[in-house]
Amino acid sequence: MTELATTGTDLPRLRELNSLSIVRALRDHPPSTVTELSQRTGLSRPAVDVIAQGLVSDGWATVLEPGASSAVGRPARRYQFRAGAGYVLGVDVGAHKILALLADLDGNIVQTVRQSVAAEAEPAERLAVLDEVVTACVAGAGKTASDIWAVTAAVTGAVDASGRTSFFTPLPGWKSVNLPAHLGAHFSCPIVVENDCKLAALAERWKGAATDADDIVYLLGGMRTGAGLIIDGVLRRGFGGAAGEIGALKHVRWLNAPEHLQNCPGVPETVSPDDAAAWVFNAAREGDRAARGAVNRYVKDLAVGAAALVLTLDPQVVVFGGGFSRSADLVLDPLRNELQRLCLRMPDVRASTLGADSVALGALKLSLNEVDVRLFSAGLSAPVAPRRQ
Amino acid sequence: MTELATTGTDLPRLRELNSLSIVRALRDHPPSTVTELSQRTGLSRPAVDVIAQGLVSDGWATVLEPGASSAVGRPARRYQFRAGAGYVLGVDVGAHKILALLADLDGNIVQTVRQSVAAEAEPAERLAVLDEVVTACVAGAGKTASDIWAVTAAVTGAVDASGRTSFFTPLPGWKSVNLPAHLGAHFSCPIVVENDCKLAALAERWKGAATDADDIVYLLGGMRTGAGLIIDGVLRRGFGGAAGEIGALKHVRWLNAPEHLQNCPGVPETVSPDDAAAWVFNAAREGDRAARGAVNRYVKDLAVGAAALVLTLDPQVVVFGGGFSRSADLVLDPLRNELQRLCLRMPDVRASTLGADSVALGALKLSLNEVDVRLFSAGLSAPVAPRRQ
DNA sequence: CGCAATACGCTTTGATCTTTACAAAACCGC
DNA sequence: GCGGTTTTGTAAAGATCAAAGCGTATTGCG
Repeated sequence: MTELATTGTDLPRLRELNSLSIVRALRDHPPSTVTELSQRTGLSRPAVDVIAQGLVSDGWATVLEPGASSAVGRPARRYQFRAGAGYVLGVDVGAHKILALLADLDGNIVQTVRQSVAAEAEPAERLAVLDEVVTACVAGAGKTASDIWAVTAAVTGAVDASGRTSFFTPLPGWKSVNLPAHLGAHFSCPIVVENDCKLAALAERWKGAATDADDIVYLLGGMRTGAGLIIDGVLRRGFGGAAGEIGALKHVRWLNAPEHLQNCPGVPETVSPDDAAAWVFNAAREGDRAARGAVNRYVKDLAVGAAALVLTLDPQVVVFGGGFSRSADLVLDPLRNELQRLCLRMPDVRASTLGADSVALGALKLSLNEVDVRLFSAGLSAPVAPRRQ
Repeated sequence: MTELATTGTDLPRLRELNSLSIVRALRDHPPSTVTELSQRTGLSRPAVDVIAQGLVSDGWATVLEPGASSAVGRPARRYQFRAGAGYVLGVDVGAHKILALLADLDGNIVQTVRQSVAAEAEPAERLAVLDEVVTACVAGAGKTASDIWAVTAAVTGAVDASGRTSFFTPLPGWKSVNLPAHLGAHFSCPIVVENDCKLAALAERWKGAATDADDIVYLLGGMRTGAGLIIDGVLRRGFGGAAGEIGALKHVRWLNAPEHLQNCPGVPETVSPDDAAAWVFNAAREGDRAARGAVNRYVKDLAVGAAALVLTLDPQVVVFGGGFSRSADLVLDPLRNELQRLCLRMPDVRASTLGADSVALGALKLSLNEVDVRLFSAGLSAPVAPRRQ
């Protein structure tokens, strides 16, 4: 049974509930008149009026005095959610780069800071770059740490409940890093660390290829292969944070799938190992037989794991993302064919519409979700950054 | 974002919310005094008093006048949820038998009717037996169809949104059966049809081996192999109702796994094919080498699919159920060893504690859930059977 | 300039919960 | 048996909140 509000509701709580419903009605909408809000919430106009004024005086909303009106009648005051009341951070701690995004409570991105880092960099160096990027991002927007309401960091590898990657991570020495503690020294707000594939999945549902779906399997296709799962509209982590790690099963040949591309015969010596896959995709697009074969072998291995995910979860959509999604034109059709052969019910197979920023975008979205959860469970007293615990 | 109450709350709705929280506080508890309810809900004693009296006059609760009291002070009136206000049905439409359970709103089973049916029976015959069993179950408890608030039927095979098993089912001719329509002729309440593995999983979480877990992979081990998934405490069906059908993947050798047992050398001619597996388990328990080998090969095949599910979902618990769960003593340890070898994070592996009735029990639970959803979303006006749509 | 339409803001009314107070019913010690 | 204690039941008063109604302000149009 779902643990719904088993607690009783008194009058102040009623006011709070109605204030929250006004906030909800205010968000994701253009500035609204009291009458519009009244219709949207079902509350009476006077009730909306006093609540809206309370929201303004508490700092949750701003009021736009009427300017030139288009309709007849007295022009209405318009209320607007004050998205600038707080800000959230999303950071992608990648192997080659660190990317931080700062957004207001509406999710509008106001600052982007990116810095590259060596793949083989030690944790101390990577953390130093992370600090630089984060402080530059916050300061660059003219904000301070106290303006930040939630921080989410994306890392590779399964993230456990304590925010560490104890099982596995390709970043050198990263297993011993306590990222929540490190970031906690800079921020007093809630800090979340999550797996990069999962966050990319979240991003695709937010503003990517699967905004219409509640059941999504996201495939990260790149030099690493991974997956993120959204079930019934919620990102699923599993009991220990290791959901989606189907690649660990040897029968599913995800670990070595990219090698078909990297070791494809015919790649010139001048092409670096990191760029080999891109070269092979290009060659395949131009009809090179060896390259086409390599792509097909890659897709065939990818499809076994994808089929296992699809058969387990029966999703509406499979999104193909990651570095190889730039070559989705070559991957999607053979992937569809393989899935058709292997699965019971065929899902929609789509290419990611977000670029390499999808992970940081997903981190941003998780921060926004964190704020939402706090807001709509703890209630709104005054708009200040929530503190941990 | 979760679609929470975007709608405003007026005073009557407030009373309804508080009535619901009293109902919640009343259920899953022994008869309670007003003071206890007041503490449990946070509402004041007078408020609880008037609400409780309202619930009694509406038929949702009954009042127990004070008898002999043990404590000091004036003995309190006790209120009790009226579980007999409505009843729900859970029916297992199996290959060999049809089993119907009738329970009150607290889940207390008040009637059980079972009847065997030939595995090769045509749909018409199976439906006739189903009707007999269901009417006998309802009439046997002295109830009528209008007392039934929800009906859930369990069938084998993936169930789509319309309640049919269009993909696949081992029951002969069953694909063309429209079970919701058939049952809808007898009942006006909501009717749900669901896959048997999924319902068995629900039962294990309700009163079985995994009452403590929210993330469960249930394995049905028998002449057929199947799975049911509970994620974050909710039974997951997938977008098309085909979640958990990992057995369809050829790399996962679930389809033929039981054959290791059935075709084990050394089974006497006198043992019927249906009983071969039981014979092999017994022989293995007594040290027969061939039998032990067959069991090990069975577990090895079972474990590949189980590992795919575990790696995908990272559950807290794996429950081994189905006909073979009587021999769980032979299966669990080798299954653990294989999973340990194949998985990242090892889940708890447990044997089902429910017998062959688990599917019907799960169907009952889904009916109760259906009632709960209606109750706590539509609200409580008067206790009468909900109508479809 | 007057009229109509719309929005604003105030007042009244009704519903609900909480607090406070007091009577009723059991038990305990003397 | 009787008063004291404790807990329950109930009634009255106070507070909070939303709904309904109505007068006022502002704008556009003829």
